[in-house]
Amino acid sequence: MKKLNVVFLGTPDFSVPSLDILYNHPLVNLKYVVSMPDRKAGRGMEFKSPEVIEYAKSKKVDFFQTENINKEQEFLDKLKSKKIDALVVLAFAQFLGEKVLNLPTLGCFNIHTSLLPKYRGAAPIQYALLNGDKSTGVSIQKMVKKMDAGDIAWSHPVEIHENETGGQLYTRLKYQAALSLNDFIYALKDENLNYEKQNEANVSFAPTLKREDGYLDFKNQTYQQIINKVHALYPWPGTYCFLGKKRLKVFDIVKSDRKLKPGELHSTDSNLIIGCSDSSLRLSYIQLEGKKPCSDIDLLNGLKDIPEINPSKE
RNA sequence: CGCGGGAUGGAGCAGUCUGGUAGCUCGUCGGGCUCAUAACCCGAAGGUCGUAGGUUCGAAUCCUGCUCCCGCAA
Repeated sequence: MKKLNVVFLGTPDFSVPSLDILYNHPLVNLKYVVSMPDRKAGRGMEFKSPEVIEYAKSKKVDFFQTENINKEQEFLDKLKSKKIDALVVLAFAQFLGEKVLNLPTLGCFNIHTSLLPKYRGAAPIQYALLNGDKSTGVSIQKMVKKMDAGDIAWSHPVEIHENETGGQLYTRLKYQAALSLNDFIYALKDENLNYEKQNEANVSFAPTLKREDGYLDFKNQTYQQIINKVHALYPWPGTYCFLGKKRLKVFDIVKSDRKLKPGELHSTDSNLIIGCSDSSLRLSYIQLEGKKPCSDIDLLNGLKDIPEINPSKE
């Protein structure tokens, strides 16, 4: 039986289970793993390889690292000579130009963690939670030049749990993506795929999140908006405000029935409570810059004579 | 050598500059008050002050090496 020659493009830990599926798949000949270059990262700025590269090294799979695959003519020629059937792309963080898209015989397939056409872009998981969605899913689309706009070859819905955090959903989708890829490969090999065009009327976007997106604007947001954000952005990029001049990370909040003006902070009776636009909430699990995460009770125990407490910058 | 904060009873911190009885808030345990309570009152237990060495009559505190934790940044 002839196997499919596949090249995998991905970068972080999110990509690894899917890569593992390909590596072990009976119908797949994993030819190459492509990823970003090693980067200085973390405290101390030490060089680190992308997780998929670590995996490729441990399994002795050929790999290639580049900042922009579209410019790597020599490498692309090499792939061409190997008669690649499909490229599988998951969390690769690079656009693929026509040269690359046309390279494999069957096409390039991107695994996307939302039910397209909803949430095209880099942060579909967080956006589903930010908007309080009850469900999301995994889509595999045949890539075209326009980002995440290709025909849908495979999809699998996933329920979102009550109070689920971004990290939890991320982990579940990481494995669901791999399971879907596994099934998809069989269908691809049998040429048993029903492509479905995306309905352009229902398109929405989930652009890359920046660190500042984690800022909590208590004055202008409702309790529901804030808790969605706290859950969605945990653990990355995280939500925060300012206590005095120090950054205060916010990991968990609880609704409070104390009556406070929006943005007003109340810090007696051992809880840290702040008003938001429609009610008030307790900052129940937090972390002050340079310190360990702790409850508001612990934080206030240490801060006797609480000086300036200020939920906003300055 | 990217920038910065930190390590002190179970928890969060003060004390370090200006060496000389180890302190605060909370928790725990015992007792009391109360119809009752996460409230209040009284009392108790619990610490090799991250680690190794140096200076000193004497080091949590000064000097040096090391380990670990964390915020920014990427």
